[in-house]
Amino acid sequence: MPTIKDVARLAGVTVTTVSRVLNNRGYISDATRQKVYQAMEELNYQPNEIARSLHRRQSKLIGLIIPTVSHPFFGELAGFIEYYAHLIGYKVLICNSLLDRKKEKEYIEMLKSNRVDGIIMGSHTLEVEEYMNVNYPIVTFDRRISEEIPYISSDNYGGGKLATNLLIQKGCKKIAHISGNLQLQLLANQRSQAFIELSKEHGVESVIVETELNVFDITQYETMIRNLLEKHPDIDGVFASSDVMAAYVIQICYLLNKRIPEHIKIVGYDDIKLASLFVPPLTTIRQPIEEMAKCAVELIVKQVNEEPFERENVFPVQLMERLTT
Amino acid sequence: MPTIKDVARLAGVTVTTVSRVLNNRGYISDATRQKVYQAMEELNYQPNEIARSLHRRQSKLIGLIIPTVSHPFFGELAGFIEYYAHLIGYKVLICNSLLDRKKEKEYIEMLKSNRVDGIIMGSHTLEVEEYMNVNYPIVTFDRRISEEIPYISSDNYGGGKLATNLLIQKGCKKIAHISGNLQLQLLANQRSQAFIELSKEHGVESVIVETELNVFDITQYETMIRNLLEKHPDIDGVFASSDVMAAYVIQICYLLNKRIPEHIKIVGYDDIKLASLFVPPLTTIRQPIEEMAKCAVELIVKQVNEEPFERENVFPVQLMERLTT
DNA sequence: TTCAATATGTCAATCGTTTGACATAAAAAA
DNA sequence: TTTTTTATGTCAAACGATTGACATATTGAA
Repeated sequence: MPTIKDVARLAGVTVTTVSRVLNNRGYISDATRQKVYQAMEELNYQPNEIARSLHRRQSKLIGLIIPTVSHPFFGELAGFIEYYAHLIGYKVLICNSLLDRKKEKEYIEMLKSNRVDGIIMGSHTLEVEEYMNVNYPIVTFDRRISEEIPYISSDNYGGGKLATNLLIQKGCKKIAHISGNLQLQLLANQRSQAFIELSKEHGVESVIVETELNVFDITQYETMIRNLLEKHPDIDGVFASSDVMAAYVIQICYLLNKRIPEHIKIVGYDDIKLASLFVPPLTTIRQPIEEMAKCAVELIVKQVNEEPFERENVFPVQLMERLTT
Repeated sequence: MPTIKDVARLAGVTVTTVSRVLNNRGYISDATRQKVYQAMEELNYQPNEIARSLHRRQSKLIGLIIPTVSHPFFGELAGFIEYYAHLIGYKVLICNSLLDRKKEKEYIEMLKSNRVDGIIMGSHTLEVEEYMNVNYPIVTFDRRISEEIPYISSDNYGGGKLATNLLIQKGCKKIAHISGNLQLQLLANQRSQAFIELSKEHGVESVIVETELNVFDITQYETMIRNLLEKHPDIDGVFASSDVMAAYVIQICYLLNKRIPEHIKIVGYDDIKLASLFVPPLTTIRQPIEEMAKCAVELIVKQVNEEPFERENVFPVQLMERLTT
């Protein structure tokens, strides 16, 4: 690979001059500028970003740790994060923790070793203290870690409220909630909170099932939901904590010959792209994924530039009523 | 951030010694090793991977260019690629081209500038020559570029054949195929080829509609499929070139009150995780995504290490018969 | 005692780029 | 003509690590 020296030699100038045209600093005549460009062209020269990063002590990299990019919600989130990062010259290193503590820790170390400019954490299996030691520009999704670390979330409580209220208002008598893992102290737990409070408040019978830590074991989802619906055949409303879980519910209702929304109503959470393509199209609570992603990138950049930033970034949700309710 | 010098100073040794324990080279007594580890611990030292990369002229980075990670197929692919890359100490830079020629070109340049060790291309909007100039370890998904560049694909022709045959064998009289964009010279076009040949061979009436380049405009998909089914109400079988497209078909059939599989049968392609959760569960052609991802990573590594590798990596597909046929 | 193995140090170059300090020369402006 | 501006060059340090060549000292074994 050609270096700046090769370019200088070919253009008949010094590396200082080449660097000057490369970085638009100091005086440069059009003639030399052209010579230099031509030499770069001829050699197919690409400045070595690694060397640049080393020197300016900035990698223009953002680390993204999520459970897995193959989960539709995180896939969409990652897509938008990369989009907005790219707009301002940042690159994204992607890390799938699979909600494995060891992996998550490893990834944090790895990202620090690689001197990423900031870390966006969408996976949280570790204790608060472990994150506090990270001592790095961080943005968190759905988890409050400390007074300094900014976080992003949707209005989880509001979302839970919208979903639960809808089921009750539509006349459900016994409603179920399928929550994420409640041990991970996520703000998403507020969805469950809202569910519990509202169902109690309205005197509606309710059950909650909690998913295991390993969210990606398909068969487990299935048996869990199946058990739930078979044990409580009178459930006529389900609030699932994600659209993917809602898909499982729809599927199992279909297999159990429960008609949606006549026999049972279903509300999801996230509003992933495919939600509107389910049959029937899924009623769900929309998180503004794109705006949240944009915000995450901005929060990293602001920290890098030492600009002031908001610590709490809670985004409004929206009820997308479709045909499962 | 502490450097190797700080560690050396604190441990009371030279940087050479620290480097020796860091890289396990030469003679080191247990005592010094411990001192050094302790100093690293105390300073919370992380070797600067950027400096290391610069020196060894290897970034341990793989660039991944795909249309978008938010598409379920590519999300799953990306997830596995990152998984296998991580296993052998590689990191993944994701790039969503959105099938935009300019972006794709930019990303290739960017990845080269960042001296990634190899590029996995799952997005192909450029001409063959443009890739030939890349002159870099590359692996390609679903596209044959030159004699040197290895590619990975599923047995597209076989898959198209399985899908079409199934529809015909199930008694469909008029079948439709929704293809990807045929201008991009992808191997996926062989799915359409198979469809055309088999329907002709069996004397079954057939229509093909082709999606536009911008695969991510939702409304466009919808109107296209709607038009197809309204213009040809006698279509009783559809082979969609991806599961996501199949989801649209199912959805529209649902809206048009066409019963699946009684009135119309549907076959998808990919077997994304959600496919089995569709209602009805989608019959589809399974690509072995995980194996393909693993292969992609291996092909990069082999090129980096200058080991011999296969140029053609065509993976068998499998008919997953579920309830839409 | 002598030799080899073990353990550490010294020094400096290297990876590719940026940048500051300073020198010099030509062109343009006063 | 003199001064200022513009254009380029020279040189060397710095970013943070690795590594090779070589020196020196301490062990332990032969």
